Amino acid sequence: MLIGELAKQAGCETGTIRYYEQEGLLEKAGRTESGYRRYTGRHLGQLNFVLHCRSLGMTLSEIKTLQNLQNDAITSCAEVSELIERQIERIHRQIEAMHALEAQLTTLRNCCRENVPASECGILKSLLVSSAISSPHWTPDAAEEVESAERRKKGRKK
Amino acid sequence: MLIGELAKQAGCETGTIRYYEQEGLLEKAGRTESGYRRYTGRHLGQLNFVLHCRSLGMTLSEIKTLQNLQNDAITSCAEVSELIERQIERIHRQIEAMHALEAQLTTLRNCCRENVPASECGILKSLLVSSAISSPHWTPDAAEEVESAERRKKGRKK
DNA sequence: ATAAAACCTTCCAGTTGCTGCAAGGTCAAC
DNA sequence: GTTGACCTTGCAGCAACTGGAAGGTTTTAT
Repeated sequence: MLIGELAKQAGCETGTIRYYEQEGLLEKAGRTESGYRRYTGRHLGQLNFVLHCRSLGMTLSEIKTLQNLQNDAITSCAEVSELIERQIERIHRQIEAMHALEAQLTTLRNCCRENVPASECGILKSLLVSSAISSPHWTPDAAEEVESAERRKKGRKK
Repeated sequence: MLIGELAKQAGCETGTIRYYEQEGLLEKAGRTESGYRRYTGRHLGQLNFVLHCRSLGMTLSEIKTLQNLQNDAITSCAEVSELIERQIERIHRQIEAMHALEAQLTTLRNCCRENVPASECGILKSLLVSSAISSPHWTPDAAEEVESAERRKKGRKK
């Protein structure tokens, strides 16, 4: 089959397939007389493996590692397990971070419901306040002071 | 203050600040005689706003939109709300996807505990099987057929 | 027979949000 | 006077593609 057919069967773009081949995640395809790539079921299997691993959030280099482990009968299973374990931990951390995010955003949303001008918007105000809080060193007044001090010290105005 | 001081106060890298300035998320800084950027408290406020929004998962272009809404007293608050609402929905979808992922990975992990060769690894086997399942059109036998057919006739589809 | 369409090829640029480097200028201290 | 810590610009690179240009090949419609 040609690249378009393979892409259709696997459910991805032809560009992705060429990219994977280039990155060494798929065996080089044979060519027709006119130079078109010709694929076999073996390639479809490889491609689906890569796409499936991608959908599990693995990076291409992790997938390459897995492929190498597959081809290496000597390696013990432990390395594979470890890779998966790292994925799980990573996902776990991401989920937690996202929950925190969701909570913050929900709070933010509740700051503003009415149809007031943006200048009065509780959300924007809240965002500004949070910004200020997250930098405890700064107040408008202190800023003025720093500015003046700088001007005084340099002894020039710009 | 100079860029290093601003970076320290805001808790980011100097490169990030220059990048934000370049992208129009921070007002252009003044310059000293020797060409160093000079910042004011106003810049720190802007920078913290951007960093805070980034930490909420907003893209730079969304943040730019927010800034424009801030400066535009005529705009109604509804647009701001809408933006936040989109964030929440996005996060929600991401969390759900991640939960599904976590479940899949956990299942995968449980396929293999023993110290067997990778060639016998339940995880790898499982990944291969899932790949095959996710492409219902393909079986090794069918692949052989396609191959032969191609050799016989060099046939084209569609 | 010819033209359009639907494939395919390679190469290169762009995406996002930075980070790091090279090569150089500036400034305060020892 | 020379370290060393700053700062400057500009460019390359990351991940994992996606899209486009410019062109070649094959099939199909007129």
